[in-house]
Amino acid sequence: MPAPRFLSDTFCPSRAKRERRKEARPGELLEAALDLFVAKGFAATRSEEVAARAGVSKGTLFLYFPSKEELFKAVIVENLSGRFKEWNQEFAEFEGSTAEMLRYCMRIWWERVGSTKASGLTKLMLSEGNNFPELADFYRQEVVRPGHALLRKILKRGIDSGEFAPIDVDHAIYAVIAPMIFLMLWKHSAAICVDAQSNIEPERYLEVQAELVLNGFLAAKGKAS
Amino acid sequence: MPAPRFLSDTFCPSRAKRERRKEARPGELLEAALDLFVAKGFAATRSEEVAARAGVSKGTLFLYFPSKEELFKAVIVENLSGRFKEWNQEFAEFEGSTAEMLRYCMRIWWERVGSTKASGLTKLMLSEGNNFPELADFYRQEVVRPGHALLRKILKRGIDSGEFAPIDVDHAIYAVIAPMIFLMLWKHSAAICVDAQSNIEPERYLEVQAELVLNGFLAAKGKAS
Amino acid sequence: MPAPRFLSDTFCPSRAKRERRKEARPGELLEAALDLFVAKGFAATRSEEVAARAGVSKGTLFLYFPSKEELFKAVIVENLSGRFKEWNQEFAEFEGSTAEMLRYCMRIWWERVGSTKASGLTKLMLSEGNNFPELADFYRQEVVRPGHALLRKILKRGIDSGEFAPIDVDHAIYAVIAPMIFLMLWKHSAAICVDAQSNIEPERYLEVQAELVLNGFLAAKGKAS
Amino acid sequence: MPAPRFLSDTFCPSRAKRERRKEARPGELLEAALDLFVAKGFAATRSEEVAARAGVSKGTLFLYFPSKEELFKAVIVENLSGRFKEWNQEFAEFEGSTAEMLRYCMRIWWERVGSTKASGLTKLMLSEGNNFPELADFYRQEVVRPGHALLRKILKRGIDSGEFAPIDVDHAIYAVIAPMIFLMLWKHSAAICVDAQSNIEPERYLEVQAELVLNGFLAAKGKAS
DNA sequence: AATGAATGAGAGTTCATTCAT
DNA sequence: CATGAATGAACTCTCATTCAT
Repeated sequence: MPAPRFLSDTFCPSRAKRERRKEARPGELLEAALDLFVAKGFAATRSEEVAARAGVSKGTLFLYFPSKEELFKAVIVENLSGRFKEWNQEFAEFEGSTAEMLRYCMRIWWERVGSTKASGLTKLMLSEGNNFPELADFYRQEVVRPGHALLRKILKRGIDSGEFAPIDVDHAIYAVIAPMIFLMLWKHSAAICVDAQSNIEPERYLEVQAELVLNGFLAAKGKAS
Repeated sequence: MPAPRFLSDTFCPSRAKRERRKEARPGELLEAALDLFVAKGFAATRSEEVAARAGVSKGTLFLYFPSKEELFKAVIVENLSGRFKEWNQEFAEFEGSTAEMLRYCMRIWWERVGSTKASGLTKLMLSEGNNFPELADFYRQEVVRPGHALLRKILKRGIDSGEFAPIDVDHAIYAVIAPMIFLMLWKHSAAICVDAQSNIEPERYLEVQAELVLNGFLAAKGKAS
Repeated sequence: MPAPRFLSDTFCPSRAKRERRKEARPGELLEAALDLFVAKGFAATRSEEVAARAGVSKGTLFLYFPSKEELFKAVIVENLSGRFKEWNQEFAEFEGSTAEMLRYCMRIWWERVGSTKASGLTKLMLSEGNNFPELADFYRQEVVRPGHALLRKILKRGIDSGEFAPIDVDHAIYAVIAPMIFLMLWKHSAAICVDAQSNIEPERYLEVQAELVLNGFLAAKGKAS
Repeated sequence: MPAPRFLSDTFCPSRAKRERRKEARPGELLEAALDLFVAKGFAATRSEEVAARAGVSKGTLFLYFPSKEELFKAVIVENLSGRFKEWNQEFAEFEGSTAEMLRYCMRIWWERVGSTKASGLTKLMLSEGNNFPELADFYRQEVVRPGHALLRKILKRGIDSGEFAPIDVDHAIYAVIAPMIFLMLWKHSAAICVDAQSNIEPERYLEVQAELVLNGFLAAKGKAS
């Protein structure tokens, strides 16, 4: 155990706790930003609050992210768009029927996104997207587009394999997405519930919806959802 | 009684700069407010803009509505809560099966609310309700509560008449509401659509969803959505 | 008693209660203005409130008084400066010693001004005079100057008659005025009293002060107040 | 330890545009605020003016004081209430007769408060206290109450030692305060003086008043002021 | 003579962003 | 690198005064 090591840790008084892990800063800021953006919305979240929650000063925030909007984009990448690569691969390797794939997709979505703070970002974009067109563009490009692409691939797989009827994919996508969106709102917008949010079980709700849409997809005759 | 007298009483459209139109003002302001609130959200809509769009000065707005929040409440009443009396009556007088009633309800909702600017108010509350608790309370009280009550009555009618299985009404309500909410977001949040909003036909979407939920309600065994 | 008189009183429906005594309007406005100015100060009193309290519309107020400042001046004249003529005469006719005259002066001041709403106007000028120089000028001209002149005459009478020592009149005036001013503040400014205003009897206080200053004026040796 | 080092530590008056002077700011703002509040009153003083006079921008003011009211309270503390501790101690240590103590009290009050801008704050509260109840409460709590307490202690000392007659202390306090209040108004309210303020010597006036009230206090029989 | 709808300058306060240190 | 003091445009709301009717 080398003695000098202790000296370098104690001798310089300017090295306070916060300096311990410089490279961790952006991550701490992103986490603080996620929490606050989800809790209060984009416009209502003050830069200073984000910095404070991350344990740094206002100035430091702008050192890592040139503006509040760029900070938000980074939060999107960190929590949503950056994970599509992994998800795409997972589905490329999926073995089993497409119906199972779709059920898995919705279940896994709830586990990894819907039930987490990340779902607040989608709710946020739904809410404030119109006021921040650049953010909306970014979100569409980085999240909606790959998300739709993934779903489209799944549906196409079902159609190609003969499991699904030759439904209109672009249209059918929304049948899958709609319950997800509803759940995110139900989770993040107290305004739509009269009582406390006690009367929905998300997992069960998603299962039922999955069966409903699958029913539509599978039944080649009768309905085209 | 000379006939010409009636002529002189008829509406004279001449408008001076400082016109006296107390009767017309609130309506004009409410319409301008509806447009802007729906387009930009509550926080991002400036009082002065509302006034300008109604063709009056900043001060005039506050002559009719004591604050921006009260203006918003008035918009809610005008476009949503004030119309429940009529709707309730309409459903009280409805003749036909409850399944038809529910289909009618969803169709008529789209016609009178969903497809109009009024639906933007719900989207707005979903978006900004958390930042304006008083408005959220008002909305819950004046819109969500009577809306749920109406749906609950419909579902109860179906159960009581034996048409529907004895489903959990409080839960089932959300199966009906979810697609409506989705449609409102789809209409008012460009952020969730990659392309221009050309790939959904709301009426068709609602019909399909209506059949899906009815399928769940009618089947006395197997599923309780 | 001419019959037509009744007709003219009843025939025209536009002659409502408020039109009954046109010439009384300014008086009602002045009274309302006095009440409100005294209660809330000049700046904090809204023109509309004055009009409302007088039972007329905002516009009517400006019909009789071209501005809020002119209204205030009229209130001053009505309640203070316009009454000096009578007071001057009263003192010109006073018979008795100057000491008695001074005692009477202070007592009568309390009765007619100090204890009435009119004293609020002086407190108001003390308070807001600096913010409204034109009003302050007017008040000095119309109230302070004649008031001082009256007091000066009284003191001069005492000196000329040999009752009072040859005191510096301009200086001595303030010995008389100071307790009056204090009483007005005590009456109108809760801010200077810790407890409820229960511990001063104005009449007694004035009597004592009168004796104190007279003691100074009469005693030719020892003190020159 | 090299001597030059101290030189480099000494005050450097160089001032850039965006200077960092956190320590100095509150004091500068308080002084600017005192000047303006005294000159124009609370309501009529604009926040931006205070900031400008202190050489900073509007926003900076609110960096140090969360609102105009809090700024005013801070001015009160800085100039009046914060100094009672010292004054109380001074009087606790006073040696000499209570009559001398009272004379000293009035003289020293004029020196340290009455003749300074601080006296304008009392005049301001008299003026605007009614319009700003929270400020009036604060002033009563922080200034009037300790002020009265101090005077009460002095009078009680005189009574206990047998110097003063057993006067009603709560009442007698006002005999001492009245001339002080008058002087503050005379100094800050041009409205009550016809001519320029040249005809009163405050020190002399206070001395005379001190003798007058002492005359009342000392004479065990005859008068109870 | 009387109304009251309309005006618009101006108030206090917030907050993303900058930059001297 | 990091700080946090400083900025100033932007927001909601008020009210004396005007003037068409």
